[in-house]
Amino acid sequence: MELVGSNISALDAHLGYWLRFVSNHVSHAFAAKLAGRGVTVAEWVVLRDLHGHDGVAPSLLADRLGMTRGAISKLADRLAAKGLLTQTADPGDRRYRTLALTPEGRALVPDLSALADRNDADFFGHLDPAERTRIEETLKGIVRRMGLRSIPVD
Amino acid sequence: MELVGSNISALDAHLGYWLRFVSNHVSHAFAAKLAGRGVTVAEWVVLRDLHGHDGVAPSLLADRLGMTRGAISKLADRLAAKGLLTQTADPGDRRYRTLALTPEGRALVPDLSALADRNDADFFGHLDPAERTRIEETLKGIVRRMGLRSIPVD
DNA sequence: CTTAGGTAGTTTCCTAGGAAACTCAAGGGG
DNA sequence: CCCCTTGAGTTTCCTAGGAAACTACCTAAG
Repeated sequence: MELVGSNISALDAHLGYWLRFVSNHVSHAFAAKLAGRGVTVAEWVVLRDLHGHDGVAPSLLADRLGMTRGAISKLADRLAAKGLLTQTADPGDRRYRTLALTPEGRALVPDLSALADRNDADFFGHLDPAERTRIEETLKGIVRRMGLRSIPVD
Repeated sequence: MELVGSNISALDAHLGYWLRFVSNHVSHAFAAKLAGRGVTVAEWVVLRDLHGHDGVAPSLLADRLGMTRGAISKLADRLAAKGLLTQTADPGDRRYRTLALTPEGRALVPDLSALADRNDADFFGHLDPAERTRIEETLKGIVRRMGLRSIPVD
């Protein structure tokens, strides 16, 4: 750049700008698809997580998703109100709760997963597989390098 | 995948997942840097936009940033309260407002821009320039292909 | 046995933004 | 000249999540 009198780089000179640009649109498009099923992105992430490891403590979920325990508490209440998960108290130690999918919640996951597949194909389906893999590896490299942990929600 | 009895693809099989993963961390890290200057990411985007085209109508800003006019209205109020911009009514047509940076607001931009540069370097500085360019071009291609418009804020 | 400390989860308060109703103000049709 | 429509901006109400105070309850020290 080196413009005399200006040391302000263009917004779009940052790779983070383009990453955020595309990522926001991918995420919003996915949110719109999920809205048709009455579910938010955060709710989807919880359902998907519980589908993998059923019977999870709220605080563990909070860790994995990079959310506060308070947020998980409210999120779990919403999902319970929709009949998609149950919150049961541990009979041994009553401080502990266990979140698990209801049959309805479990049944919903494949449907939502198909939406996720379709959303990804909408944005990235046209990419040359080699290019796609290269980008994925680069991103995973950044995750590893920076020690990033939390599953994206917001 | 083709697992018998399961048609649920892994979360991390989606490129959108990795994009969001990295993008969220980039954005949060930047938000943390900006917080040290008492500014949010949305505020930074407005300041940066006004630095380029000073004297902008709120509704135009709303269009460019993909936000509602209501959100811009409140955002402009916050920035005005911090003394970083002014909202002046058009004397000809009193429905119109014009947003412009104050000297303080203008002076702040280079400082914040340096934070943006540093943040990008933190995450992407180690990349081979060719790889960096390739990813940027691929992302720009998606923006073009899908007709995406709004500058990322959230 | 009692009490202090630590831990899981909840609740309250706050902020940011979207949706939609509302307020002005300009301009056009009768 | 007087509505009446249209458009810019604001305001109200609502939702989601973070911060931090709070509750409940287990455990270990004395």
